[in-house]
Amino acid sequence: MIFPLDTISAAPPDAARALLGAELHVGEGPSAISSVITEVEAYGGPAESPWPDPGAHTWPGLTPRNRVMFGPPGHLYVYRSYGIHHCANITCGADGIGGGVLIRSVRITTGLTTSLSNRGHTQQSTRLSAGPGNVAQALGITMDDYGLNLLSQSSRVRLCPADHDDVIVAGPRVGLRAASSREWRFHLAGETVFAYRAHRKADGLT
DNA sequence: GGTAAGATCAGC
DNA sequence: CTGATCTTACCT
Repeated sequence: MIFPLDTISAAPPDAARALLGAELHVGEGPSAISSVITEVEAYGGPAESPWPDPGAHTWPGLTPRNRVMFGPPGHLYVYRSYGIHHCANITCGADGIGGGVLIRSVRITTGLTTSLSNRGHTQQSTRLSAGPGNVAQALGITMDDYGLNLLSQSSRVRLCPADHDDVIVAGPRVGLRAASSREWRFHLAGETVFAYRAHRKADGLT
């Protein structure tokens, strides 16, 4: 089943809420991994966009790194964080408008062995796929996956809708200096997520 | 051409 | 609290 386009064409906070509980699949065959998205953060666009967001990578305008976020919704934006980790986002908003949803935590449903191996772990732990850097490593997502169409059956990484009736909890985004008080982080109640941490120089603005 | 800071994480 | 380690943005 294809993910409904209208939900991720919407404003980032609405797209973020719609993506909670959805399924993310990586790879094919015996090493394939399936997961449920449990924690996300919304990111907007430049000053003149419908959702100005000084905390977003799109804030300076279109650049080689963030270009996929200015394209159509439902594509994969991957970036390197602190030179060490990879972080994965799902682009949202209409084509031509900057925006994305950072995948902060997932629950692995299939392919636990592969994800443990990707993380270099030998047993299940709460840190397996909580936190954006851990998610990308557990799922095996790297810069090679940059720009993939998540709505295409033939992509290595795919997004599928799924029903759930969990309560959604909102709060400020983790670790941002700019727009640090904006409540654009969402997670499913009862799921394992990383504890909130403020940036040391958080500006406190929304 | 130099440099400071970052949508992070694990280990003291 | 700190270090790891790469990319970007912004300065001269």
